[in-house]
Amino acid sequence: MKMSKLFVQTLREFPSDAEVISHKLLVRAGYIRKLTSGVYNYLPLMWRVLKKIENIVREEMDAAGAQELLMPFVQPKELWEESGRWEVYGKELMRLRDRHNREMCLGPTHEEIITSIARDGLKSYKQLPVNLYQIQSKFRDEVRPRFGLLRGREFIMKDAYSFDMTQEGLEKEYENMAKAYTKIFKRCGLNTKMVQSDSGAIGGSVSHEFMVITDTDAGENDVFYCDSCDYSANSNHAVSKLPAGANITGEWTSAKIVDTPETHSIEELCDFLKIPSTLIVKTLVYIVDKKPVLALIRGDKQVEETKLMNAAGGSDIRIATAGEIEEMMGVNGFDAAKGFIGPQGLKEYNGYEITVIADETVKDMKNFVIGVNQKDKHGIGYNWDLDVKLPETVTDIRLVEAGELCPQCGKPLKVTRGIEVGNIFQLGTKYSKPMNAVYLDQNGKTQPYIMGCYGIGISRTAAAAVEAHYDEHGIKWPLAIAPYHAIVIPVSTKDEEQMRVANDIYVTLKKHGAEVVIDDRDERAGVKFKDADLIGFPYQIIVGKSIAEGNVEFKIRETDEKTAMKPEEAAEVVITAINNL
RNA sequence: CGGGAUGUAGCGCAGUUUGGUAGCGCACCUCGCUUGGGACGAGGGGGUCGCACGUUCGAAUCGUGUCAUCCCGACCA
Repeated sequence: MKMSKLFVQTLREFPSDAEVISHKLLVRAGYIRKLTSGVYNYLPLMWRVLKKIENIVREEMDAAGAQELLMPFVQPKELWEESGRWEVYGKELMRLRDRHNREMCLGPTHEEIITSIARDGLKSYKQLPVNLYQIQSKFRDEVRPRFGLLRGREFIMKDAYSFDMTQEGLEKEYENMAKAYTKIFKRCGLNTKMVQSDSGAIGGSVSHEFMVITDTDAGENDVFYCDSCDYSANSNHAVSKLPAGANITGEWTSAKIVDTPETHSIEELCDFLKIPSTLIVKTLVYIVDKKPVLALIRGDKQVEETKLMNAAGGSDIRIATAGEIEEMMGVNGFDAAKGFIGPQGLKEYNGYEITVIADETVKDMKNFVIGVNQKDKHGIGYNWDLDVKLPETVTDIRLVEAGELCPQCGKPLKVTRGIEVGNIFQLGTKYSKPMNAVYLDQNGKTQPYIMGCYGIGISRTAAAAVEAHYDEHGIKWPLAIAPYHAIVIPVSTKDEEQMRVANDIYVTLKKHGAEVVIDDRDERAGVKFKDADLIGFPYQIIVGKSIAEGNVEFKIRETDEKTAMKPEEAAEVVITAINNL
């Protein structure tokens, strides 16, 4: 490809609306252009990168025994009603109507469709197990798209679905996919960590995410991990043991209600009572699917909202507003506000019974401090079941913090940020049962499939690769997913000798299957170098004045290391590298 | 959806306070000159100033409404 004909426009400045480096660089280097919020044009360079990632995914999925197919982007409401997700999925599901006023949606994921395909085509145990996948654009109407390709509304995803007869079969396929994923990301030049995670709206029980560790803002997930063993988990799923020695028994000898004026926060309450926060049972008010939920947790700990939501059996959670809390107090006959809430005596709100869920941290506390739903007062010296009832549900709803102890080996946990580029779920019969997707077993009995699903964000993987490989000059693509392997740069297009040598290298490389660009533009050398670095060609072969000694310069973008060598040698290095991919 | 901000040429921005018919840098076209890290000179093309209504002799500028975009919080590949 001639640079003069390559459809790319590099910019001198970063776009003003970009926040993270992958977004900034992909726009500035001419890979993508925003069409509308969260929706991007993939320009020719970007499309080459995406196709490379897709092909790696394809090769590894096929090698793992999966079969590719393609499902529709537009889906009918009826299937989503069968699975029950038309109601549950929420506003991320982009709903629309056709000319006959039939309700449809844009596919955010394809469990419903694949399940309908399976139940039509997989009637016998003899056909199982099977794993089907596709690579396709998805649409999720995110509340707040951001970070360019990392959180778009339209994005490219590989989604695979497995059908098994038994849980053991599913677990085997799950392992199979985990191995394939590890290979895929490695081939893409990415170091990923496989972490335990919550299974979220897609449902099911066991799930893991593949995280690119970044330690920048682009990593939207906190990952807790242990250096001493293999434990690692997303913060929404991480568990830990607490170091011993926290003071959880107060010195009061009897329970009473005392004045605690203006203590709206745990900190103020600690200061006023001159006690550590570990003696306080904190009560937080949440709304889970419209229902009021009180969360009780030790004063020094934070609630992990996903855990709480799961404990409450909901699919949506938010903290209650100050207004809602006051209203809730009012209808239950109290006059109190945030800071003074406690679990006793609260019956119902908004037509729902109030659920109380306690974190395990409060269970062993004694002579503690707790809100009693009276303004400027708290209960002190309280004990469970003597002064206040221990809630029926006591479970783990706590957000893990770095330094707490690994649940497996007891060593301190560390935290880092990660970009989720893939995930794997054990779905079980979550879709096959409600959608009546069954096969006949050896005994002629109908059985629902045991399903798994496995996703990879293709466009997100590309962006994550940029997050992991860049410098102040631009992108440093891993060779396997770079849009082109190399660029040949004749420093002066007017110099016949330089042009002749450059062309020879270009032709040789192409002949050996290399994807290569020749910068034939009548530009100054600086412009060509800047563009080559920004776009991120892994190899640059610079044909300049050293041609007098018969040499060219060979530059490796990853290290910016430059070596003088014969033109044939330079070509050879590139050819060897791509043959080793 | 709550809080904050911004919409002026493909990109980055000034002009709005004090109303007078739109400008700078980059990019693009032509010519000259230059050719090892985003040169220089001359000339040129491109904008219903987000949109609508209003105030006014006159609106990018003032008012009202509306749409879009971005940032901070709750969801996810």
